[in-house]
Amino acid sequence: MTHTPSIKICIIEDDALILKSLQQVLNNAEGYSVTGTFFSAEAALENLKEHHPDVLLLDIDLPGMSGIEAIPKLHKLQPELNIVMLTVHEESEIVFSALRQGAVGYLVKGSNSKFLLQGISEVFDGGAPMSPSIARQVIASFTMSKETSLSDRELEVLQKLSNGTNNKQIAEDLFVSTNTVKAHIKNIYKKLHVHSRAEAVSKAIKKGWI
Amino acid sequence: MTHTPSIKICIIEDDALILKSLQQVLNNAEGYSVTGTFFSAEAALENLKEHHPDVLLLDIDLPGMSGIEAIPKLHKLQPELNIVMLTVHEESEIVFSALRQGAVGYLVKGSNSKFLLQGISEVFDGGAPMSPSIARQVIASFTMSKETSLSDRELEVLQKLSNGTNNKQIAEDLFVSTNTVKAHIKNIYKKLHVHSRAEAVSKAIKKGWI
DNA sequence: TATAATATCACCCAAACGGGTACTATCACA
DNA sequence: TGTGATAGTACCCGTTTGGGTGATATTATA
Repeated sequence: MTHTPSIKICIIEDDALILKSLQQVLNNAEGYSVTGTFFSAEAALENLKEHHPDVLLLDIDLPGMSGIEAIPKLHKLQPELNIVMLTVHEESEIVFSALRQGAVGYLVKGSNSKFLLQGISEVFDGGAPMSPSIARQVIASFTMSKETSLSDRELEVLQKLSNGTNNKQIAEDLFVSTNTVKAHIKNIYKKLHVHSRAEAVSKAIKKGWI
Repeated sequence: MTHTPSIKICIIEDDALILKSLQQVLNNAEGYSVTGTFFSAEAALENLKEHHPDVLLLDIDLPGMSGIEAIPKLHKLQPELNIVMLTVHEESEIVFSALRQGAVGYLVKGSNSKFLLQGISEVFDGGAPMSPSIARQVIASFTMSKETSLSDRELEVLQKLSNGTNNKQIAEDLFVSTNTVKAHIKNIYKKLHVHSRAEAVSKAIKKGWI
């Protein structure tokens, strides 16, 4: 019997050899226990809740529903579940979209077992295991681009637009006339090639300007 | 003389003792060389280009312009510069906004020199050094939350709103009357507690719904 | 079975918006 | 010196929007 409660792990992996190997490593290590294994996302979605895992290792390349597609469905089933992707090679675009779907990290299959255990512990402790290059891409995507053709005043107005502020209120906030506000908005529309507040706000947020 | 070119490092740090210590560690290590040091962001902005650093270590708490404010200005000066923040304690909100401004990682002052050198190398090699808890927060912020109280139809309408589509066009796209579209929009407003298209779009995008 | 949520449609009205034109004034840059 | 970008102001006009109230049908869930 273990002294500290083990991290309960489920694994979705269609390759029986890899699954076996993962299972062996995890069950032989102190503090980790595999409570369930599945060969497909479909199977996991049906029975996962019975195994109440802390961490789920999820293969990306699965027959039927892909690992990435499965993420939102698994989260719906068990919202607080920490999903860690398993990949063969570290292809950034795929890993990236997995993270976007809600995975908290990923592990490369075949890396040594120390890495595996460390990664799982990191996830359990609230971390997010990933390689340096993926980490950088994540940071970059979340950074604001700042390359805008808008003037400071226009950005200020745009910010107000995103709060749903109307022209009259913006005018009061900026101590100018509503006509001035309208003029700024018209210029914003010209620069962004849009024709409404909603579209301007959408574009600006997606570009990270506001 | 060194055999491989050293990583050129500049440091902005107002505390002379810490600066000295950093400088010593880096200059004594193989493959790292400090090419410039500054006591303030203002000083760095004037002279940084002469030292063409690969990596810049930037203190967050600086007299005058803060390290975070300095990031965009430094990037304007040298767009490809890798900026790494130096912090005393790891306060997530501050680190977080530094990353948002364009820093690629951070190092905790006083952690052992192995960590420092490793972090700098990681940055130089395209990585992003940060602690597990910050990594998780970054991942989380960039993940779509998907927890929405909106119906599928309402999300569909919201998507159209973000494109700047007007009610008439939305009605045509969805094969319903403009009255129906208006009804959906009213319901969206009620659920999101907003009063305009722009505000609804802003909220939805920031929550990752569209 | 009843109640809530969703989706559909209708009418009204005041307020807000988008687009057009036109006029200053400042500041930087060529 | 003048040309462009930014900021501020003004007026007009037709269209769109937001908010109100009310109604029907379907589906899901308690």
